[in-house]
Amino acid sequence: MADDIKVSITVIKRLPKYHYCLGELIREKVKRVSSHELSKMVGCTASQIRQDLNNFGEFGQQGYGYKVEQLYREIANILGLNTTHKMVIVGAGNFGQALANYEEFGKYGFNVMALFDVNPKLIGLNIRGVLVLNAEEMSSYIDKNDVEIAVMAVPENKVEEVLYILSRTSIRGIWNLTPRKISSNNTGIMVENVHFTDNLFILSYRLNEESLYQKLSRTKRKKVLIQ
Amino acid sequence: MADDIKVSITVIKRLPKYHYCLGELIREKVKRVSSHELSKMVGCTASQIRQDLNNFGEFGQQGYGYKVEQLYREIANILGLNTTHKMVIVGAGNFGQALANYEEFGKYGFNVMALFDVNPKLIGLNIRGVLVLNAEEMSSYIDKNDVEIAVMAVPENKVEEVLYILSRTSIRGIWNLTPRKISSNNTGIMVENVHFTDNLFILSYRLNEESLYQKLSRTKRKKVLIQ
DNA sequence: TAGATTGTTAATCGATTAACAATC
DNA sequence: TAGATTGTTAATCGATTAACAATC
Repeated sequence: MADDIKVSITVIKRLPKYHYCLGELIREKVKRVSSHELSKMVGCTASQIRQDLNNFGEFGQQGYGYKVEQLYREIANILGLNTTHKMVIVGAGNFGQALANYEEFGKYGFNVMALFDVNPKLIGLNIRGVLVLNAEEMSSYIDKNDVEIAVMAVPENKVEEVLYILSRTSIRGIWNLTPRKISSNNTGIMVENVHFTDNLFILSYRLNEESLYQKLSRTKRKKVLIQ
Repeated sequence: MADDIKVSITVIKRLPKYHYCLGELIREKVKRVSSHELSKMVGCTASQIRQDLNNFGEFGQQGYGYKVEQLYREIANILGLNTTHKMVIVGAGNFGQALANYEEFGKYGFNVMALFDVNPKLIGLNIRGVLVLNAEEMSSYIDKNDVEIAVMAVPENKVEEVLYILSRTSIRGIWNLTPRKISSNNTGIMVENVHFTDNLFILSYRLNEESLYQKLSRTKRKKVLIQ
């Protein structure tokens, strides 16, 4: 049965955008919103929003629209933001520490329990009440505390090693912020690879676009005219 | 003419993945690759790779495949990674500092020139040879040095203010790492909004998926059976 | 009730895959 | 040459948009 209604990843990826915009509306104390209004905020069509939402249920009212707070909660619920997720950060370098300081996590139920590192200088450090623990304790800590998500923030060359350790714990998902891609093949762990620079490359592409097309048109014009 | 060959964003977003995999192949000293082999690495079809690449040119050889290094350079060129991009980081807090330490930027031609902050305790700090300067000097520094890209790493409530300042400088693109979305509407500046947590939400969705579908099927089963 | 807006079906559009002639 | 693999066209598939009856 579950398969019958499996929703496409294209749709899922839009949910955080809806969630964000609804959050903005709440901040602005707006109580109701139509698919049309929301679509202008998000930058898509009203049709698309209605189609997307109807994958999961009927959240609106004809002639009225959607109640902002209710829809916000519904989407949060779909994204699993209604429960707390226990999370650890592996690697307490610059990135790891910056993440431990990141306020948004708590807001959405991601509870940073601890950081782990091998560097003795970092072990014992207290970042906003979150401790840096010895990497050797990681396995046992995770299992003892039923930690669900691990944030990968170690140097590239440690990724394999850490992955191996994590694969034998209760960890269910890895949020990989290192440049090295992790495939979720064998481990059964869900992986989200962020690949930080991808986005910057797209920006670079856009900045470069015009001059690129001028160069391309020289070689490609031929074809364009022929067809 | 440029419009005739404008390539869809769906294609563009795949280019960094190709670029990454080709980078891996170079590391492994592989000299040639077929669309089929590359497709297995990337996780798509060979057809798609050939279609994507042919938007930009004919980079392969029939019966042979693609020269890894050449294709890597071609894609880098499309993404604008062949030139150096002058970049500043706005905000020298945890995030800004972590970014200044991030080695990948230099590798792909993104040259971090300086950080900017209002906090006197941070001004003057030297991070890997990159200085934290007074935010008041930002405008003039950017214009004087022809800085192209600004990384937005300030607290949420400073985004508007910084955006206003940047919009009157030579900055052409903003890489926005704050949770607050920036629309590129009026300024003429290209913006890439990263929205850090989106990815984490997708991971959370996946972890939550099964139990969600079980709940959904109760309400949705009706419809599925009816149709 | 009349006006508005949903949920949902049908039509369109674009993106992906399959297939194959061209050619190295 | 024979085998392999591209570049490219044609077929398929899925996602988006349009339209409208249902209904608040």
